[in-house]
Amino acid sequence: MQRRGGITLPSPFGRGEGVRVTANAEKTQIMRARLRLRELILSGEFRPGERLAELPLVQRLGASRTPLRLALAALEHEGLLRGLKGGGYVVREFTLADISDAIELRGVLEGTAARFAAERGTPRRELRALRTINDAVHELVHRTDYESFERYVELNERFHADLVELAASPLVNRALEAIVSLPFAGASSALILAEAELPESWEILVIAHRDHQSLIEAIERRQGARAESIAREHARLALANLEVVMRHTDVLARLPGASLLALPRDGVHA
Amino acid sequence: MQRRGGITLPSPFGRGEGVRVTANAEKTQIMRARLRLRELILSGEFRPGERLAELPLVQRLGASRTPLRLALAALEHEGLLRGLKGGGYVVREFTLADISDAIELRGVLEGTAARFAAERGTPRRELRALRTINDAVHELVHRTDYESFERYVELNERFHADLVELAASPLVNRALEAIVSLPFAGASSALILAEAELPESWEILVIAHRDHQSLIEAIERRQGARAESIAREHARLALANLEVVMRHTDVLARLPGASLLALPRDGVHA
DNA sequence: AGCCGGCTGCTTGCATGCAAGCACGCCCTA
DNA sequence: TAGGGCGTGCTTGCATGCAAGCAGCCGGCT
Repeated sequence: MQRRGGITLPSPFGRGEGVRVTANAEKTQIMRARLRLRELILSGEFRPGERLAELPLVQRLGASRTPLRLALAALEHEGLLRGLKGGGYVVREFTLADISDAIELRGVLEGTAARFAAERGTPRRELRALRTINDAVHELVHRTDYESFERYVELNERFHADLVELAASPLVNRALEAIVSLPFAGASSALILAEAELPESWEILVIAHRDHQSLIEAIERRQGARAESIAREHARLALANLEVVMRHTDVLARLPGASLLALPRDGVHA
Repeated sequence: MQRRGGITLPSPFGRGEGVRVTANAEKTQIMRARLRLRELILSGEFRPGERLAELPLVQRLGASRTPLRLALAALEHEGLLRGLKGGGYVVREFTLADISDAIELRGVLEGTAARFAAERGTPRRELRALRTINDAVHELVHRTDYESFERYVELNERFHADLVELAASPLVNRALEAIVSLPFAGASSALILAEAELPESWEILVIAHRDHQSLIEAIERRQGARAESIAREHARLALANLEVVMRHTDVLARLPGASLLALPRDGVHA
């Protein structure tokens, strides 16, 4: 069909190369199929449990079966798909327990990153960079317009990315990437944006900001245990966040990946 | 070349299905290539940094390029290979820092599993099973013959596997699988067996046994923090283990994956 | 009438041919 | 003699054809 440059860019495992996957992507058919397919899945194009046959996808994505298979395999590793023992893949379903575990685990891993940063000592320069980001956030916390929210989300992501960078541990990095790529666990982007419409919980942002401050302080003073527990508790804000959003099914329904959520029949798991 | 049954059996992400990958494997060319290739890499057939071209491997493994590519991709996700941005893969190298991080991270994750088990409550039945394993270990701790060591290793693996099972958290499970598949992080098998020849450190086994006992007790009494910290410290035994083994380069050289180790020029990192 | 067995179409696994990039080296030129 | 440009071969990315399994159905046999 098309002919394009070779050049792969396989995937995760950030060694030195920061590899924000979204950056260099779109080069190979594999990447294209992978990103587009993920988009389709998260947008609710397929029901959880639905089998993804190759041929329909070939037609839909314009790539041939070979790169498509690679993309499917990648998405399985990512955790969005589940492979059947007889061959083929189905869309995974996520329960509230899954998400809650993911968030907790994210806290554990970010906590470890923070602890490493504290224990191993972090150059003043890096800490200043973190503080700069956080100061910028401070300006935004009390604003309620949508643009400020977008900017907040961006800064927040930068903060977290830089934080795990401080741990200087490729493995922690990798484990975290595997977690935050799951539907609601990379809560930063999706959940917080949703809040733009739900001022009832904006105070969470104030708390988050404070957490970040304390975190920097703890790392600076090389208080590893403190840094770890702050980061853990900080992650749990995402859970609180999720609970707020879950009470507004209209907002929830618009979040990417919402369709993969296994909704409890009635009564939200307290 | 050959014709064989289709039937995939893609891979990780233990949902409910315990999927000891080694069990059902060997069915598809992909799996065959993947396992064989991993074996080759760990046995030191390729130097770290060496590029793995497809065609030579095709010849060597007997599978054609298509399944081989899938296998390579899987091994990249596993962390044994690193993808080049221009395409192709190279064998990864592991520094002592990598391994030490991996072990620490394993402790963090097993600690989380133990905490979950404690916090969420674990049926008496499961605890009894754990205790049974550990009692069997008790018999072996003081024996020094090789068979006892093998049996010990097996029981130890069962214990750890059952423990993470108790957490009932697919995500924790998956994260752990990603860690223990790395060369020296799944310390149980390789390192401990090496010790069979290094009685100077057999007392580590005594400590490990005690850790397991305490762990069970903590979970039973629902002491989450205690369980977590025991599991963490327990993992650090593997580090001590590694240090012992590292002092005996002859034993070290026979361990799978030893060739992937980036040896410090001189002076072991204290 | 019910059950079992073979057939048919669909789906995935696998092999291979082809094209594009890239790196190396050679040759030509200044 | 040194430098640069072009060609050639190697390597990967991609597409597609073919075979084997599996499920569902229909027909025949009991």
